[in-house]
Amino acid sequence: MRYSKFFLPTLKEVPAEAEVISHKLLLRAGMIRKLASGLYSYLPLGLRSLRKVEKIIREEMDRAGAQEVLLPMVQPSELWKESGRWERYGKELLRFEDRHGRASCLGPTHEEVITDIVRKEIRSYRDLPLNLYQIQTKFRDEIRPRFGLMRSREFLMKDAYSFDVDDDALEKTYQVMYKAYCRIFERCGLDFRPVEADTGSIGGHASHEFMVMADTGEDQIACCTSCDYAANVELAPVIQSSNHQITKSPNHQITKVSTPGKRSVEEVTEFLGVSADCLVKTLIVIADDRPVAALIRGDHELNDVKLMRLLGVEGLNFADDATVRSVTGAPVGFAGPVGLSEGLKVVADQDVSILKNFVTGANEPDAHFTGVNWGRDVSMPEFADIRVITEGDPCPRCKGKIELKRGIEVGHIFKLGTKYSEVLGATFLDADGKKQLAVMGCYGIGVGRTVAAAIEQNHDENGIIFPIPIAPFEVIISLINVKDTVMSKAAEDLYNGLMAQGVEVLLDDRKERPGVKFKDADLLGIPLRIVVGKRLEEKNEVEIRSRVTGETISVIKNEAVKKVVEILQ
RNA sequence: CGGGACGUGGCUCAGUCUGGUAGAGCACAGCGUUCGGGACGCUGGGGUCGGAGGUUCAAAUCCUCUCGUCCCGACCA
Repeated sequence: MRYSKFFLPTLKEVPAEAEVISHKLLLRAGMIRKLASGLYSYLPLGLRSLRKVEKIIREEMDRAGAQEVLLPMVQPSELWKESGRWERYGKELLRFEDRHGRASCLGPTHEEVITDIVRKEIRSYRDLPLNLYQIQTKFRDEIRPRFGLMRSREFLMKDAYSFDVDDDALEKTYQVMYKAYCRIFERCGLDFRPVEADTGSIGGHASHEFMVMADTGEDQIACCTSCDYAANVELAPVIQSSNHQITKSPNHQITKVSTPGKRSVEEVTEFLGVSADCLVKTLIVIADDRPVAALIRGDHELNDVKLMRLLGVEGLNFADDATVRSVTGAPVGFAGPVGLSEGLKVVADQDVSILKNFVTGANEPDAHFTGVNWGRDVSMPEFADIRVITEGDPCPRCKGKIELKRGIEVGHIFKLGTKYSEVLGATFLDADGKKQLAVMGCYGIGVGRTVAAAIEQNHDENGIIFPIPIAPFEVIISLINVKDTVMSKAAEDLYNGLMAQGVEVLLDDRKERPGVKFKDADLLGIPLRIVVGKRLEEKNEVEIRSRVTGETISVIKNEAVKKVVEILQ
């Protein structure tokens, strides 16, 4: 491709709308443009990267035995009513009526449609296993689209759905897909980690997320420093701690102390001269519609996913000031377990069960209790693991140490089981002629997000540093002086020579000054840059520079093609 | 949806507090000089100041409403 003919509008300055680095660079490098909130157009350069990721995904899906299909984006409400998700999915499901008044939606995911196909076409265990995938646009009417391609409303997703005869067969399929996912992200040149994950609204038993490691990632991952355990912090179980400095001391008297205006854990502990792990904070949350008190050690954090699971509810929010006041009798910051009304559900984290002589709010303004003890001062609540795992906690698998890292979720695989085959009636006859439910799995990859994550992980102050497999071009030739016929000829020869070798190359033949060409080349993140400049007339040499290392080598013009092909291997 | 910020040539922003004839840099067009890390000079084109009401002799500026964008929380590839 010739740069002078290529539609590639780069930006010198960062558009005001972009906050995160991938978003800024995608815009600056002329890869995407925004149409409206959460809606982006891919420009030619962006599309090239997107297509490369797609190609890798297709190859690995096909290798894993999945077959490509293409399902409709517009879907009838009837199917969604059958699965129960028309009511349950919430406002992310964009619903509308067609001209005949038929309720429809834009597909945010395709379990319903695929299961409908399978239930109509699959009769026998001989037809299974079956694994179908598509790469298609999804629409989710996100409450808050953000970060450019990271969370857009319309986005390109690879989604696969597997159907097996039983759990064992699903397990095998799941493993095959797990490996395929690893290969995909390896081939994309990304530093990633599969982590155990929550199943969320899709449902099912087991799942893994594939996280591209990046400090700017939205997800926190608990990783073991000794074994290969890694899990989303939402899910990572906490091993109950068995010892605590306070457990050996004798019981103190419960004492009400005045703590005027001291609400936060820091304020109270500093005021009373105790450490945060000797304080029990009482969080009033609204679970679905019911207030619940959650007791957590002062230095720990509530894990709302764990609490939601424990309570069996779908929604969890912190109570507002008025609710806290009516439930505890005190403003926010002074709640405690002592003397809470009988009717209020109380759940305590397991790690507060061994505490003695702890500090809590006194359920009245500007007052706390010290020396609180279980049994004597407060009846034992329900104890459970409801906190977020933290750095230094023991690994749930090997008792090694946990460290926290950040990642971007680019893929997610689930064992769905019979959740959808049951409600939609996807059955087959087994070898004994008995009707059985198909056992399903589903597997998603955010294609655009993968490109964004790659940038988030690979960039510097000058721009993108694309991994070679997903770079929009492998090589850019910076022709320093287009008016110099010798240089131009050399650049053309290189350009044609590289293309003949199947190398994807962008020839910067614009009438621009060298500085402009260098800046743009860096911004676009093309892995190799060949400079055809003054070394050509001096020594008949061109320079090959690596975008990653900045390392530059000079080679004789006629050997450049060979050298480039060699480096790209 | 709750909380916060912002809408001024294509882009980045100043001007708004304290009302008085819309500015800069970049980009764009022309000419000249330059030419290995986003050049310089001269000339030129381009803006209903997001929109609608209102206050005023006078509104980018003050008031009301509205639309849009971004950031922080719940969702998720």
